[in-house]
Amino acid sequence: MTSAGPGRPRHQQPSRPGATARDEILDAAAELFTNQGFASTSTRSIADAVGIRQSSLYHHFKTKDDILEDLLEGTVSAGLKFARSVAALPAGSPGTEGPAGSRLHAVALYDGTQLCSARWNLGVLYHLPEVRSTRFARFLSDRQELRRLYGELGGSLPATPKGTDGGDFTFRLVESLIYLRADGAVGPESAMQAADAGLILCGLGHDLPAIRGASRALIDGLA
Amino acid sequence: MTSAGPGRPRHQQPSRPGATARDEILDAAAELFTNQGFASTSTRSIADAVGIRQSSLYHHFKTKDDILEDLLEGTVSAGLKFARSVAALPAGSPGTEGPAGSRLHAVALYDGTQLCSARWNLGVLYHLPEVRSTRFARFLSDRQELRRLYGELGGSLPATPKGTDGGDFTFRLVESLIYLRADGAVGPESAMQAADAGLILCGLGHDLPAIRGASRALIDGLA
DNA sequence: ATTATCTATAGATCTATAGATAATGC
DNA sequence: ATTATCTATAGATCTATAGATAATGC
Repeated sequence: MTSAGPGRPRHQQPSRPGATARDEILDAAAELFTNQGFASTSTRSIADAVGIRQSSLYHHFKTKDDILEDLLEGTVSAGLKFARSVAALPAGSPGTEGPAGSRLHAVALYDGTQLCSARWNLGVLYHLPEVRSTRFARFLSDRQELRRLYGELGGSLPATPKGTDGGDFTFRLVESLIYLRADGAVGPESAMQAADAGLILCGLGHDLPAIRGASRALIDGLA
Repeated sequence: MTSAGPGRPRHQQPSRPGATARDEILDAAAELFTNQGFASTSTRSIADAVGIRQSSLYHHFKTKDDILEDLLEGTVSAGLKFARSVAALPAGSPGTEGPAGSRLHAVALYDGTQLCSARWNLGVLYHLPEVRSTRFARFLSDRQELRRLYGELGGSLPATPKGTDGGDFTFRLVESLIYLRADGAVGPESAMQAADAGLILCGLGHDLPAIRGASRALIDGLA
């Protein structure tokens, strides 16, 4: 029984992961939204997937939009937190700083790994026209801040060829993992390749072996 | 009056580009699909935007899906045709062949320019879950063939660092222009920058000035 | 008393079809 | 006769709310 508190017991045993009914709803919605789209997924089909009645969803979420908001927020919060920590490290903090570009690489690798290995490929929802509304302002501004941090970390590198914004290209390459995954083409090395490619575009391809090591150390140290 | 043939005349003068009523419908649908999403756009709102009744759409299209199919096909056909022509050029055809990488650069620049400058940013529809169905098999296989041609053109380059598929990275960078545009961040140089970045990832950054010139020549010669 | 479910339903859609009507071309 | 529009509507949804019911904790 997943219901922690009081209330009428569920008719069926849940086949969904999640400690609470709310988590089961989020998991079912994530599966359906990523596979069928947000607007094409009815609240009834979410409820069916969980094993409850359609109207019971509204005990846990005020509207269908609220479910999407929760899911989106969950995909960006950890990556943003990590990027903030990395960007806030003092310039020469001993033991954590490596060669130039290690920070950007670490952010890209962390973010990319999350996009590739999260239970559902929720990134496909990032660019839904429905999401570009004030309704999802918090998610949008979080994702924008993450993007800005990529740009900041890339912009501080002296090697970047002028005219190209290596930080933003890195962000775009990491984000492209979403669609690589949607095509079934991500492997265990995909996130690392995207991060490496970003650093090459920053003019640091010659130093990749050292950067990779320092990037790993940063991730192990902070995450 | 845009109606070329017989039939009851339209009640309003059209404010949409397009030689025929069908074209006006496609234009209105493109605007609404890109701004509000496919499933969230009703056939009624398309009809309203054109100035006809909802049911009149069905004289021109059998289903709502058919409208989307037409739009998607229109975004990929020219780019695919160009890429096929480029890939089919004989190895040393005089006057058209330039330095290694020119072909991949030309395909990326042509494709990216189209994505940036098309009247509506229909690329945002490429990754809709709704589109991953046999219903849109033709569009999907066309887009896949285009991607394969990027890979083929990139794979024939000797300079690419091993482990990275420069052709596919180029495809992904070009496709990321869709989301750059959705964020209002494309400029006249964006397509060129994406193509350049792809070539850098193929290990040809040192030769970019010459590649750009040959790429332009290829586009002017074939398109 | 609180929590979580249920049944039932209001009210608003949405897609697609049937069949009438008006204009043109033959 | 053909084409393009219209009116009207069937039938199937879909989201969210109202209020009943059952289980638990105090």
